[in-house]
Amino acid sequence: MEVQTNSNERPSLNFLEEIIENDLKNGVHKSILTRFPPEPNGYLHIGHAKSICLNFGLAKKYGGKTNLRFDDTNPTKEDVEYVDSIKEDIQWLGFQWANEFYASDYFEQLYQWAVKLIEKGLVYVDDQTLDEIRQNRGTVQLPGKDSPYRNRSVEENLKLFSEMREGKYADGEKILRAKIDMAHPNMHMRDPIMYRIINTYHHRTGDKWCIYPMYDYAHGESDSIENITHSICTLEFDVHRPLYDWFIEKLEIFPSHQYEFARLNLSYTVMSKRKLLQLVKENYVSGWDDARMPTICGLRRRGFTPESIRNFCDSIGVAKRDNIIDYGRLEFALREDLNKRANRVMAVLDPIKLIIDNYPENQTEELEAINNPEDETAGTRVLPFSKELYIERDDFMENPPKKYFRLAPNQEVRLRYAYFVTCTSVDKDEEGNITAIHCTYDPASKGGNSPDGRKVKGTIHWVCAKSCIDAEVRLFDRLFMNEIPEKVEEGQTFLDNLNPDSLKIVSNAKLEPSLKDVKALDKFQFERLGYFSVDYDSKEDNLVFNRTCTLKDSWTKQN
RNA sequence: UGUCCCGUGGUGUAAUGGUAACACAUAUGAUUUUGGUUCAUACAUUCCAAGUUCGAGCCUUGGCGGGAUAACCA
Repeated sequence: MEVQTNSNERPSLNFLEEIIENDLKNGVHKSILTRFPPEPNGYLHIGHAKSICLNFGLAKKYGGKTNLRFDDTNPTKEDVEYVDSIKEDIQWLGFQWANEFYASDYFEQLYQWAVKLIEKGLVYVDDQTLDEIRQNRGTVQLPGKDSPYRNRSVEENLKLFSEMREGKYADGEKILRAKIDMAHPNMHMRDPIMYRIINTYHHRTGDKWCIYPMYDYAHGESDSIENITHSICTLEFDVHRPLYDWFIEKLEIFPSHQYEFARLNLSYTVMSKRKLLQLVKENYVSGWDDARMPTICGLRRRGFTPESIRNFCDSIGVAKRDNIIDYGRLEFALREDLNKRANRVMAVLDPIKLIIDNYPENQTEELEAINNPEDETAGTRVLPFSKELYIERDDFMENPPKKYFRLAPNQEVRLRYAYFVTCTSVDKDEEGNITAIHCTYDPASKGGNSPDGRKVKGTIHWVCAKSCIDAEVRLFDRLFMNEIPEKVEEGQTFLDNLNPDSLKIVSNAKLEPSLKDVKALDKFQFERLGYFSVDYDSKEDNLVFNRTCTLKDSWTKQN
């Protein structure tokens, strides 16, 4: 039977790709320019990664470029600390911007344009207090009231605005507003504020300015200055679009266009910068790069690769409907990547001694192990083996259930890459706790196969007691217990949903000796346990591994 | 309650008027020196109603449901 293939089939495009392809086809633009516009007031998180992959990805796909532009219009909240981390994270993700810009680069131009709008009679200086402005804005159902200062003369507005810039007024004393419509059904069109007075040092412009443009006036105009063709942002800016267009139209400048997509929500995690900041400030986590944080630096420390994050972002799609992506989706992307790339090693997290009674007392053997069965070029390594080993405590059961394939009295298993062993007895202390397991081995099964062709159901990992090395291993679980952490009972906050067991520290893990010289961020698969990455805290004499995620486990799941 | 956006398997995304596809998850089975990987199979008539049409997930109207929006934040 022939497989039906239709080479003329239209590739499935997301709505942004469709818009771009149409613009290109119809000659609206010859090439495209996007931008990633973070405010330097926090660290980037996985939600930003979606936006980064989108903006840089779209530009790359259609042969365009992407600018990095810091939206630094509010000096009271922003800091260079954040600028540096943002740049580092974008590059780590694998993207390079065409230009590094700042909204503050455009303050003079923005000011001149504001003057132009005043001259056109479209903008005025308002003396109302913050409260009055709020009052007079009306509500979603009730129209607002015009400011008593709304009809000042152009000359007076010009003079006042100039004085605002010169620093004649205190914070809040005067603001500049666009004169649109105080009864507009869209609240953002009710004479929106363009400039406010903030007498604060700015991390880039210093004390040069004491008036700062608001987002609505700065963002679209910055897009226009840079000739951004497609200004892509999240859904909540949809209601700002009429204003975005209004300024550009009145200013008669390059017509950038704004398009909105649904932000990423990940189950069991919070994404708002405010909440993440709170977790850091109130010490619920150790910092922005705590391995349980959904920040880029947190995911990096946890052991995620840039490739896995990019693949994740590409796989979740882009649309306009609200969504909650299953956290497992991120883990899938990680496993898919690391399965092909991470070398396998053996590590025992909860060690119990296994003594091979019929193995020669002082003998040591070297056994060959495959580094990565998914990648032949990864080669092999040598594992030391001797009479006393450590195995995982839960790889032994005295009274096993029916389908338990691991070690149990009189049950034979394979020690990976080593021998078949059969459990003969256990040692116990006075309380009845098992202190060691005894077994015998079959010398003919060296390497893990018996010449008589006999099969064993289970294969377990181990390390040699004499030559293994110690390590600390940090086991992470989801930070929150609920799929939607902010969904809480009356009187509770998302903090009430914090998972008290999100971090478990194993201090006496035993690793095979090949792991002696690892560096921070090195990644491995600990066979049968999961993917692990070396933490920044790791030192030569005190290794620290982070569990990035477990392997899929169809055994514990059904038990 | 005004305005705007959005409703397709458990979760995401596709189907661009021609009879619901892909991925994740889940379940079962096969293979396996990782209870991993890989492979196979199963799992929705598209929020509701009416209309247009030979034909509607897609177009129209009306409901219903979810979200955004009333910072001198972005």
